[in-house]
Amino acid sequence: MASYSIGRQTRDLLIESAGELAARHGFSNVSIRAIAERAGQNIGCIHYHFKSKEKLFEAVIRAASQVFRELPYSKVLAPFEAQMDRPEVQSRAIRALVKREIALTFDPEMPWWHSRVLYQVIHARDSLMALLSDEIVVPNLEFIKEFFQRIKPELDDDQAFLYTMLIKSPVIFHADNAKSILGFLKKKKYDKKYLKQMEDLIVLQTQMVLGLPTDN
Amino acid sequence: MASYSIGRQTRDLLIESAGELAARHGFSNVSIRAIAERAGQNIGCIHYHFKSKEKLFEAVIRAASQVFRELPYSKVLAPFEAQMDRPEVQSRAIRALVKREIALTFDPEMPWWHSRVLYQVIHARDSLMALLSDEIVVPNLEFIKEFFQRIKPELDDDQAFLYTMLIKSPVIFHADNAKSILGFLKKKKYDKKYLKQMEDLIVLQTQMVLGLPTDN
DNA sequence: ATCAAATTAAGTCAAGTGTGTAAACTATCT
DNA sequence: AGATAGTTTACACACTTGACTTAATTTGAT
Repeated sequence: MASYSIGRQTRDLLIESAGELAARHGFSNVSIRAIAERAGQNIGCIHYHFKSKEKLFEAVIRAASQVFRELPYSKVLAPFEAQMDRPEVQSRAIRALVKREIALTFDPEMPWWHSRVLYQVIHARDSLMALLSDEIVVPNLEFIKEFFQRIKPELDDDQAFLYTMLIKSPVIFHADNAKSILGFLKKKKYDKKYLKQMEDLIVLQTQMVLGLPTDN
Repeated sequence: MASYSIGRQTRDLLIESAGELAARHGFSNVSIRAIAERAGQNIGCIHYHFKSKEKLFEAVIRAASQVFRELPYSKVLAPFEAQMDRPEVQSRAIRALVKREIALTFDPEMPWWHSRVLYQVIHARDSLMALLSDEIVVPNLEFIKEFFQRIKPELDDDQAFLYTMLIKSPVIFHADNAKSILGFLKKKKYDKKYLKQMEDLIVLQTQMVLGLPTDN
């Protein structure tokens, strides 16, 4: 029972074009004209598939946030939960967190615009943010906050959040300003070695400041 | 030699209005009409003072980057240079760097839009970026890279840059996503205590990972 | 052949764009 | 007070852009 598969294809094509353009220029700077042109599709086509520009952007965000939906922090730490009271396990858990952060953000298999689009939404904090906030951002941040507080019970909420940001922000910053940074580093892309250095440094810092054994 | 002072006042007013709007909505989303309206000035007034929209934005960026121009890393570290070979001095130098970063970014005396505008320029990397890059960004990054390499000579350029980013990115991230973060933390603004915690944590991490004595 | 799904071209209408200019107004100096 | 240079106003110009609609056409499975 074959069905119309072309429709799905152009739909995905439109989402991808919209995502790339939004990542580069920001949602509010992208017109459906430009999206259609980039996709080699017609303007009306967009309205056929998505009804409105807003709905198209919602689809873009859903696509970009899928991996984060599939791999929340809770899932990353699940294998360690049983022995989480042991410092060595806590150390390895931290490395797993950092690995996940870097992998999801810089995975070359992933369309490059995914992370950029998400950070833009977080940054702008407009109506589209609600899509992410309740489902992804808040639960993840709550979970990781409690993780740090289990390791170091004297941490208040602010401090636990700071620990999280010390892990996340270098990664986000590298993704968000890739062009400028790569230009300064005279690189074409973040190579494996560089990403590994980033991971090691973030992990090492976090482990040390928490008084955990360093695992590398 | 008294001179016309009103002109200067409205000029500054226009820069401020343009800066606030650009910080909120992005340069490309701000029209001179909106700027004039916000300033309670006339549209033509902008062209009298700045000739063009582009030139106005250049003035905005110059205003926003002035403090960074006035206080480059080299100046912050100057007091320590004489004894920079001593680890305790290196430790204190790092704290000075972090203090400077946080102070310039979150100083309540400063117009709130300064940092936001600058990060937007860096992010977008358009023609306006050249204004900052050559004069501020590159020299500062070069300088601090060498600072880290003096402390730990085995660091290659990439690693030294990573150390810098581990200091800068949490601060930048907090500034750039202030609305979302404050919303999550249920705060109105980053209070002194929170900023101090941020400082201590960044300093401590950096000192530890460099094998320096912790100063607090 | 049929019919719905998918796509296209052309166009609507409203809102907004940056820029230029001529006239009016103000502060300063002689 | 008058001249001059600096400053502000109001408005017109020519043009682009926006999201969205409509009606016609092509495509693909049955």
